[in-house]
Formats: sequence, structure tokens, C-alpha cells
Amino acid sequence: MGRKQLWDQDEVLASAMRLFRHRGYQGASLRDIEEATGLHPGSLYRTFGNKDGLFHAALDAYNERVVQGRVRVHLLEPADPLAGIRSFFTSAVETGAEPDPGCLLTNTAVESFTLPRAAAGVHHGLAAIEGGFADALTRARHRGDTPPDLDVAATAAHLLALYQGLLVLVRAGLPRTTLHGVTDGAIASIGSLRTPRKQDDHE
Amino acid sequence: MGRKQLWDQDEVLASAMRLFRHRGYQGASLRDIEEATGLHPGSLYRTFGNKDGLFHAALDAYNERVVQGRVRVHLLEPADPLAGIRSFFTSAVETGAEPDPGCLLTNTAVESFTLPRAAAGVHHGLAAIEGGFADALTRARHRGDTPPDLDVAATAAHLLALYQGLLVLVRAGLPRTTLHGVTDGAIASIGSLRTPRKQDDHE
DNA sequence: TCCGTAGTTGAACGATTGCTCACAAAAATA
DNA sequence: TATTTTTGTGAGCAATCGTTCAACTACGGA
Repeated sequence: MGRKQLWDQDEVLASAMRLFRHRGYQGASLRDIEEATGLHPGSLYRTFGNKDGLFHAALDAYNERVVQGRVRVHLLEPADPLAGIRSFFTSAVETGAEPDPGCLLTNTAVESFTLPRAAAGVHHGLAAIEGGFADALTRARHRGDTPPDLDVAATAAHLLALYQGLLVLVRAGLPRTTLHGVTDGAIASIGSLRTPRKQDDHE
Repeated sequence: MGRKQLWDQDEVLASAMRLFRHRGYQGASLRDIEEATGLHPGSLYRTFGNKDGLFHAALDAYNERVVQGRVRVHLLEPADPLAGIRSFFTSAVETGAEPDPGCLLTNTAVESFTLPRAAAGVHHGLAAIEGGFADALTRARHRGDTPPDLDVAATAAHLLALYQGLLVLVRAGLPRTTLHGVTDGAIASIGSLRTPRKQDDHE
């Protein structure tokens, strides 16, 4: 039934997410996309409908592959949860072979005010990271690596914000020493959020 | 000699920075700019050269007026520095009359990878915020509100990252309770970064 | 009052945008 | 082999992009 598809969807989505992370949604033209993915407009519109469709497919793939992959490797699997959290932060700074730093999720969160449909994907990815932190913190507490009354949920949200902030500073091009200092601070601050005896008695 | 300028430069830059914060540099067309500022293309190009020139003028004005104004009011002037830091964070969440949240500095830091010329302005603004944190923390330490061996520089960088992360989460549209939780965590984490006896003996 | 100068206006330019579609190429079915 | 069905190709569309510029308007000095 018909001709075989000549291109691999995973490869196309991988180049697309790289391009969108580098240039942003609005900054990536269809000519850029054609050059990056090798896909001609016809095939692209046949498969993804329009530019929006490709972007959302790329964002979903980024969540499933990159984000959840990193969460698993650094936050869910390591035997030493705090060391995992540290490497999760460090790996955002030391991008290695990848020439351009940053995170499609962070960039889209900032740009998504113009793209309301992207908000769901952003929430999903952020929740995955926050959940990973919460899992690692829970395990760290059981191991006795944190105070026993650690407020896991609050600390997870705290680390999520810190991580997103680190990615902003990475993208801004701040020096490595500053960025590693932020990582050190993230780890050092983990013990400081305890569950209060009474809630809502501040102010 | 010659005709008087009919428009106020401060007002034009104020509308421009509002538009750029909302839509981003690439997302704001010159027709949008014309509508937002009331400036026709001729006047715009006579005064600012091109779209880039207007953007950098708006970013500089944002740094000088909004950022430094907020730093002064919340971080430099308050008699209670820690309360000032808290209100600095809170005011980023409770935008009040302004309908669209976020910060032009954060957004530009993320987008600026495509706009290398904007990097200097971003660095300048980030340094102003970090400096404000450092000033407030130093005063808090002298008042005895923090541990005496607080690592002021590291904590200032820590708060800068946390603040940028908060602005990403604000932009992503996370619920207010989560965002206020981040603020609480920021304040609670301040005491946790002390100056080590020996430096560089980690790892 | 007339002229030189600075500022305003908006039509219009070439380039680029997201997107369409007629046609060619390959695989499955007959 | 002929036909049907799916996919690849890329020229080209209308719309919009950033930008220019010639005509016009107001003000100061002579």
C-alpha cells in the first residue's frame, strides 16, 4: 500500500527539537526547519499538519525522551540521591558535545505566553522534573542524608525553581564558576526547608 | 529650529518594553510596535535606527528604570533587609494591575542566544540584581539576622538563580500557591550557605 | 513673510514568511 | 503489466516582514 517513508521520525524530531531549542519557535523558519531536518514542506505538512504541529510533536518528544531520560538517570536511579541531584544540575552546565546550551522546556515556558497551546506540554515537563526531585529527596531522607522533618514537596518546588533559574543563567552565558556555585548552593540549601508545626502562621 | 517632537520618549520606551516583554523581540512586529507606541515607521527609524536600536533602548531603559528601581525599593532601602528580599520575590508574583507577568530581562536572557548584542544588557541587569541581594544580605548579617559566617556572594548568586527561576515559573503560569512556596523557600534557604574554612576543598 | 530645518506621515519596496498543490516516484494490489 | 495508493519534490502563492523615502507639516530665525 503506497510508497515507504524515506525518513525516520525520531531523527526528524531530534533535529527539530535541537533547532527549536536554539532559535525558539518564532525564530525557526520553515526554511530553517527544512535545512535542519531534511524534510521538504510537503512531507512536513502531510505528517504534522503545520509548524505548530511539528513544534508540539518535538516538545512532546523532548519531554518523553530528554526530560524523562534525564530525570530517570540522575534522580530516580542513582543509589546516592543527593549525588544524583548534584549531577542533574551539573549536567545542565556541562553540555559537552552539544554546542548550544539551554533547555527547550525553559525556553518554551518563557516563550509560551505567545503560544497558549504549549502551556500543557511545559506543565507536563516541569511536573516530571519536580516529581523526580521529590522522589530523590524522599529516598535521601530515608537514608538519613537529610533532616528527618524535611519538607519534601516544598524542597522539590524549590529545586525546580533553582534549576530553571540555572538554565536561564546558562543561556545568558554567565561564567562556569558562577553556574557551579549555583549548583553547590542548591545542594547546600536542601536541608533548610522543614515541615512547620503549624502551617500558614507566617505573616 | 524645526518642528517639535510630538511624542514623549519615556512613554514610547515604556510601551515598547511592555510589548517586548509580552511578545519577545522576534514576536513583536513593527506593526505591533506602531500600534503599541503610536510611532510611525519614519519617526521610529529616524530616532532609533532600526528595530534592534529600539529594542536595545527599551532594554536599557528597563534596566535603568524598572530593574534598578525595584532593586532600590526592595533591596537597598528597606530597614529590614530580609523582609525586603521577601517583598522583592513576592512582587514578581503579584504583578497587580499589569496583566501579563514576567520580566524582560529573563525573557531576553533566554531569547538572547539568537541576539548576541543583547547579552551585555542582560549581564548588566543580572549584575544589578545580584548586587542588590549582596547589599541586603550584608546588612542582614550585620543586624544579626543571618549566621555571622554567611557566604554573602554565594547566597546572592543563589538568590539570583532562584529569582530567575521564579520568573520562568510565573511565565509558565504555575499556580500562585506554588510560586509563593518558592518565595518562602528562598527566604528559608538563606542561612544555609556559609563560608567554608578552606575554600576549594570539595571534590 | 519667507526660508531652512527638524519632525510626521503612510504608501510602497524587496525579502521572507507559513503554506499549498500539481506532479513525479515508488510500493502494493490487481 | 496496469492500477491504485502513499510519499517525495519544489515551484510558487498570498501575506507579512523590516525598512525606505518622498511629500507634508510645523517651528525658529532673517
